[in-house]
Amino acid sequence: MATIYDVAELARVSPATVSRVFNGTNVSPEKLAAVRAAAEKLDFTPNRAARTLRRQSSEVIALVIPDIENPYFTEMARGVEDVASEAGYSVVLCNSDAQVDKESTYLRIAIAENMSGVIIATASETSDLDPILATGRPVVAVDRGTAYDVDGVVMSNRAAGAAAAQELIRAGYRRIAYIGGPSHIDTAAERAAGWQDALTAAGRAIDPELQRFSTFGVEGGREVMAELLALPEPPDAVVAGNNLIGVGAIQVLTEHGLTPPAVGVAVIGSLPFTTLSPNAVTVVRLPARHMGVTAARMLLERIRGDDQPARMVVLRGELRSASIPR
Amino acid sequence: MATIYDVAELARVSPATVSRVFNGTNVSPEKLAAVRAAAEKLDFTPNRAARTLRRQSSEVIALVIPDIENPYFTEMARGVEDVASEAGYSVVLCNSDAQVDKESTYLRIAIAENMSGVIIATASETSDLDPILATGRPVVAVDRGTAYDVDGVVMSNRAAGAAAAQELIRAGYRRIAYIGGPSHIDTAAERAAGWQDALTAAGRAIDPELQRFSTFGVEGGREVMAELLALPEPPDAVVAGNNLIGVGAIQVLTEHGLTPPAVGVAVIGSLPFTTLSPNAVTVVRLPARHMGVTAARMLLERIRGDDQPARMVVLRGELRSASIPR
DNA sequence: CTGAAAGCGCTAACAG
DNA sequence: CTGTTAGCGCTTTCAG
Repeated sequence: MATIYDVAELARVSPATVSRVFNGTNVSPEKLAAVRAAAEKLDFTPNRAARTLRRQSSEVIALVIPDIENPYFTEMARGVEDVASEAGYSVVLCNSDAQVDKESTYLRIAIAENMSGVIIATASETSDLDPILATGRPVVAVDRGTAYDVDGVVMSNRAAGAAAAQELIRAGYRRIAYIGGPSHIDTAAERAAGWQDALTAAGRAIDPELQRFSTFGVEGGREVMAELLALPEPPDAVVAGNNLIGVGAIQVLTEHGLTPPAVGVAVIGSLPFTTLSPNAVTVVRLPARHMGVTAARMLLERIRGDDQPARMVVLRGELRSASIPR
Repeated sequence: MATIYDVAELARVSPATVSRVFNGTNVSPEKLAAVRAAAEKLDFTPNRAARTLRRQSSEVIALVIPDIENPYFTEMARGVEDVASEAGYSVVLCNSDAQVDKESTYLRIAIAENMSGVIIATASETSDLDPILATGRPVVAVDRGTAYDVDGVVMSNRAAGAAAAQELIRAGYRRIAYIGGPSHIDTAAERAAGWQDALTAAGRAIDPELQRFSTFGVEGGREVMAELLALPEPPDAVVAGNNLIGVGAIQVLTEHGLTPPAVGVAVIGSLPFTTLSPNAVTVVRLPARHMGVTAARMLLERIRGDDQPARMVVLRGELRSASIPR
């Protein structure tokens, strides 16, 4: 690969001038043209490794998420990548599997690579952001808030839970259950609270039997749905706390011949590739892509030196009601 | 951040010795211990940007795919990332959107960043790998073959198409249709050929009416499935050429009260989050993860200097038959 | 086995 | 506006 020195020689200028051309500083029109021509001729592209070493910052950001295979994070990742690449930044994909130690390893690498910033959906409340923050690099938290004083993009989980439950009430269902993720995860607890809000507002009693916490996965949804159906007085509708729980619950319902809307289902999160007719299930669409886009934009602002106090953006889910009400 | 010099000073050795410790070269036990202790104390991590500049190669690989939101590529990406991170490599995610120019931009960046290799599902037959190959960096092609002399990991599309059709025949279906992606895409044509193979082998005639090409998307699957159902003599089963077509077809069937297995469905590709019971549909599971894993391993071998002639690995799909035969 | 020293390619003072 | 120069932190000969 050609270097800045090769270009300088061909264009009969100093290496510094070539650098200036590629960094937008003022250079006389003639020299600029000469450098451009020389660079073109040599097919010169600035060596980013050298630039990174010198500038102590690379045009790379890290995206740390639990698992790219969760379509929610897939969609978010796509939003991040679009904004980043548009701005000339590359995105390193880091799957933490919700393990704090994996996460820390990635964060160490981000430092060692001089990456210019990090977007992270933390693995847990014990996630350690101290090392990365100590370097002064900007961090934006997505999906979950953190105890750290960093920018964040989250959604209003309580409102989403309420919207889902409200819609089922509106459709005429009487016994509406809730299946959520682990109760110690605050997004799960918030969504459950929203479900309670809606029931209470509608003058319904909260049957504790109908509020269940599980894991944020398909298996969790399956197990709990089966338990609910085995109840002496089973629910006639259910709010699923996330997309995967929703998938599991619907699978079990289908196996029991209770394909929605025979039993009402409202899912918090999209079902990107559901084989159900799109209208059979109420979905509170989470703005995953928008979340990624917003986080990436905030991060880029920080990278460019924005120094205002940490901001928290709260996005709302968007209700897509089933169009086949009961 | 601490540098190699800080560690050297504290351990009372030369910087070169510190470097040797972190690169596995021979160092006397005492010095090794001293360096380890000093590094620990200073929380030293080697600066990768500096290492990259010096070595002309970074511990980063690029993964260039059309779209991370296609679950097939999502799964593949996960396989790549797992192998790479295990080996200490990071993965840069590059969505080409099947556009050759975006792809080229990413490839340029891979060069400029001194990335050590590239895994690519090419955007088209006109993809230009010359620049990256000219640098001597290894490239592994996935999903699609290329005209270049590089390692490749593909799957046997024809066999997958045949397996899908065979299974429907075995289950007793009589009129088996095929809905594929655009006929000019060779993976789509191959799968259709496999469907024909199976029908012919079973002594069935090929009704041209039942072979349809569309787009590789949910909408395409919906449209064509609706057309097929409107036929005077509709099919009683269908092979879907990829996961998204399968989703669309099943949606339409469900809407018509023909939930599988009332009409037989075999899908080439997984339905990661299907809300159907897992047993209602035959799936030829494509080894997307394995493909990613294999490609990453091959790439790492090349990065480590493996110099044998280019290899092509052909993976087979794995049949998961519906367990509720007709 | 170990240290000294020379860069990898670029940027950013600092003069001019 | 432009050139000179000194590194960024690491690896790797080359001596010893």
